[in-house]
Amino acid sequence: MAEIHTLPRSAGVHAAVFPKLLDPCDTCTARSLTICASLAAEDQAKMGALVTTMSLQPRQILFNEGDNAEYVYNITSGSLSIAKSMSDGRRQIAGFLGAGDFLGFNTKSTYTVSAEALIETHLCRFPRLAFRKLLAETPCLEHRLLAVAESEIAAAQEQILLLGRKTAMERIASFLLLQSARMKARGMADNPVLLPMTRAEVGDYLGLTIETVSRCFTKLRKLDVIGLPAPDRVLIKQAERLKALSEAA
Amino acid sequence: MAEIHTLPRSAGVHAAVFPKLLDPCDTCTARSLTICASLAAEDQAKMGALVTTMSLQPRQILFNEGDNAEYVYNITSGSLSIAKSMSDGRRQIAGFLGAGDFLGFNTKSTYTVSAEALIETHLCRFPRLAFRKLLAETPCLEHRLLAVAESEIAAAQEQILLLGRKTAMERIASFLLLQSARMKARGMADNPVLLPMTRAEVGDYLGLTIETVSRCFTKLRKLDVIGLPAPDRVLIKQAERLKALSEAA
DNA sequence: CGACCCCTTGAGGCTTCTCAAAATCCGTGG
DNA sequence: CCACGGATTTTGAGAAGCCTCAAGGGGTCG
Repeated sequence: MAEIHTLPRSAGVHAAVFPKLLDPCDTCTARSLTICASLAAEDQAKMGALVTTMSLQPRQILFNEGDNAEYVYNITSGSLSIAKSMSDGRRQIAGFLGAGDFLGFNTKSTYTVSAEALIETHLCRFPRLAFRKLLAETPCLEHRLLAVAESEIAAAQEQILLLGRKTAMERIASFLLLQSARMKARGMADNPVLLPMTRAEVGDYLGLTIETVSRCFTKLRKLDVIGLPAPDRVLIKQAERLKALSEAA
Repeated sequence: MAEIHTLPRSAGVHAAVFPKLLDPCDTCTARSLTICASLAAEDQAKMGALVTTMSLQPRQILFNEGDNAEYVYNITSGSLSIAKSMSDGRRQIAGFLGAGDFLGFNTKSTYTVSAEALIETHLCRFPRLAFRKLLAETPCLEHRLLAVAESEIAAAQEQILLLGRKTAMERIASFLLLQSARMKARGMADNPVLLPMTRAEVGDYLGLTIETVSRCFTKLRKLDVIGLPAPDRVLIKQAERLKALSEAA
């Protein structure tokens, strides 16, 4: 089971638990920021008791599609996948999440996807209903969450284009460029792209089989567009050609 | 061009323009509802001047991917598609929107998708920046928008599963059931499913060609699972079998 | 009545999947 | 340090599903 323990109440709970959500947000007026800050102060002790941290081992499942949505989570470190499955076992990964990302927020009472750790992952959890209550009282948090939701929608639309219209090679090229950009956005080195997931997970994300994923990697290596120093490391040798391949006819 | 005219200022602007967004929402506390109502009263005259209504003819484009995002829109009647395109012309429709749906809200300054009318469509538009300002001051509106965004994310995840893992027949069956459910949710008859879009648009939505879409319809008709009284009307004869076909191996 | 658009049907080809086996990686233990 | 076993990745051959190209129907509107 996941390790779970309560945070020390004295800590700056908001900042520690939801770092990304409390970044400055451009829709926050001075007034709503004040409301946010004051709520943080007055409810901090109560929140501290509700917030817990936990860790997951690789392949450990955080929750399944259809489970009762009791908690919302914020990832402190590590990486996990968001997926939907069909009754015969076919699986589609809808996205990969990393440090700072948020999951489990639903208007519905059950999760619409399942979440599984790719590598060792640490996260904070918060009872969903209490979080919704906090949300209703904290406009700046809601602004932030709305901005996150909007960017998730844009990312989902990009994946829909990828899955609906791109060839296997275009999907792989797009995926490598996306992973590289995401690492850069997190302040990490963007060139030797690290893939914390297996070929099976890449395939389930891109709507391909592991064999097709592997064949595309091999082909890109033979074209000298990428290098494969290790199965989970991809060196981008010719970014321009990779970009061209990501939308070539 | 689209017909555009300003609403009479005396009208109940909020209710007329954003009917769906101002439905009762369960995250609204009494306090935030009060704020919302009071803002509506004091800013109503100003808003009336900013809100305009417009209509689109079939195939008319509302905005393109990459256009400067000047307005947000709410559909009064009709139907339109949200799509992304590739440089060689391949197109992927990310969703169909109908009466009550909302589009154009972005944190980015440009639209991430293009929007095109399927049939004659009437909508209200509102300057995006003014809407964002209103949003920052109106928690209940934001609650509502967040709920909408969450359900859009769930719908996108469902489409990602469809595009990544389902066969052509499963996609068509899923699509028919989805359209039926959406019509029912809008209080319309759910059985003779109306398809306000062409085969090309169904194909671009499901990641298939028009020929494959047509062949699947024909096959379902020969199996006596559906009837096709007209190209744009689908009678579901055996809902259970259709459901089985939507996730058959 | 004819032109146009959309839908349907057919034949063949290509990309990707399936099934199978070999190669590589990695942790464990001698 | 090296050998072993299991998991993962890579490679190969053949099959299947969907796409491409092409032609034929059906409806609508001028």
